[in-house]
Amino acid sequence: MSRGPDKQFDPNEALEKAMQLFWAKGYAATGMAELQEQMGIGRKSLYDTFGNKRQLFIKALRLYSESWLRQSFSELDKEGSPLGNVRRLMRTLQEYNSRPGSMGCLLGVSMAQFRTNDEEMAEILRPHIKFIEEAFYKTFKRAQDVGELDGNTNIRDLARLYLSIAQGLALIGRVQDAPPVPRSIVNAALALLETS
Amino acid sequence: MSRGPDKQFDPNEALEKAMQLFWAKGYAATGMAELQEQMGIGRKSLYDTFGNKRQLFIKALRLYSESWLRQSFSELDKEGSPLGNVRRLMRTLQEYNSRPGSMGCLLGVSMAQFRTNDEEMAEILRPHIKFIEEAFYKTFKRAQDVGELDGNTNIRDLARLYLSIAQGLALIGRVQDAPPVPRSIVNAALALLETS
DNA sequence: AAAAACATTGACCGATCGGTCTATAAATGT
DNA sequence: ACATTTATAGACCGATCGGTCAATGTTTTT
Repeated sequence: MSRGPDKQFDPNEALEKAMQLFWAKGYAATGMAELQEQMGIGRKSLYDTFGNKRQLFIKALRLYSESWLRQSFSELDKEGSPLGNVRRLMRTLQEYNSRPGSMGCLLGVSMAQFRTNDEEMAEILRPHIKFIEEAFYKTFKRAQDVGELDGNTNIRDLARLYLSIAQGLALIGRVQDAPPVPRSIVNAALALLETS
Repeated sequence: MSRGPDKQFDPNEALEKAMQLFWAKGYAATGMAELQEQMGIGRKSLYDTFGNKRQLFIKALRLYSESWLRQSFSELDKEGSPLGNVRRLMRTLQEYNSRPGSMGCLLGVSMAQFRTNDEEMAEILRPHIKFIEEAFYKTFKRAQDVGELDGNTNIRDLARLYLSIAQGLALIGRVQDAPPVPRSIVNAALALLETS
């Protein structure tokens, strides 16, 4: 079983480039020629390695989820005050989404491009959304267990609210590179944890 | 100064159709051929009446803002309890974004397609975002004046939080046609008005 | 009736779209 | 050495993209 020559490019690096493009411009507005160029590989290598455009996008989305999302939200799993972790995460999101040229969240960008009429894609997106909800939920649960959050608080609702806030924040950050709005959003979001 | 024949189509109706398409599929994924077909007019009439694709989109966005947005948020201006108005609006948004096939908010969909690197478009989007913020702000202000909201509440932050929640909710509704998540989001959003 | 102004239709344009294929090079197995 | 397998580069494909244009029709003004 001969194996032939190795790839001359790092598939992960190439996929990362593709992810960045989809993230910045969205699925439909990103062309294969541009992808190929930015990924720095030949046309055939692209299709052989990643499949067609849709499959490439799905792989890029998975990479986003497994790198950016998981990394960002791992902040919530740290030792110490659960609510403290939430505050730190939200401030990080605030900072990122205030930066000029910020691209928001690839997941949110994708929700705007696809709908339930494309069931396959919707089905792919949902687990990633759920991941964010669960990350908040588990942290709020721990906060309740530790007594940082009132036991009467509906933490399922609260987790979903935070999911929504995070997505809204990311969206707004794409067209507004001034800090005040993101700061307000996070301020108000965190304020509602204070006296619960 | 002769005037020639009248248009055989209603420009407003045609623009409404264009708006629906952009709303459902986003800017880049919507083609001129499809637009022309759905609008039910000839190619030349389209360009003569609405300009190129980008100009058509901008007009569709303005129509969206002046019809849907203004209409939805006029709920906040009604007589009676300001916070009651907010609750009614949010429940309406919840209901809409739970419906199977819901398309979210054209404004949010557009934020996902354009960024600050397209300054002209970003500049066009921002006032519409601001409109939502101001609608909430004015209502919260009235709520404070009436004593429904604590005078210490930072209502600027709160308005921006609600803007963010509304956008997040609309985004999530596009890929999730089950009611629980939108219900949770609005439940939690309204809960934070209770004991302020 | 003639002419000017406008609308409509659909053919048409170059460019780009996503995707394929051929030819060549490079590495491996026997 | 030779065959096999795989990667690379880039020409190439039909289809569709956004956009234009010429031909014709229709209404109004003079």
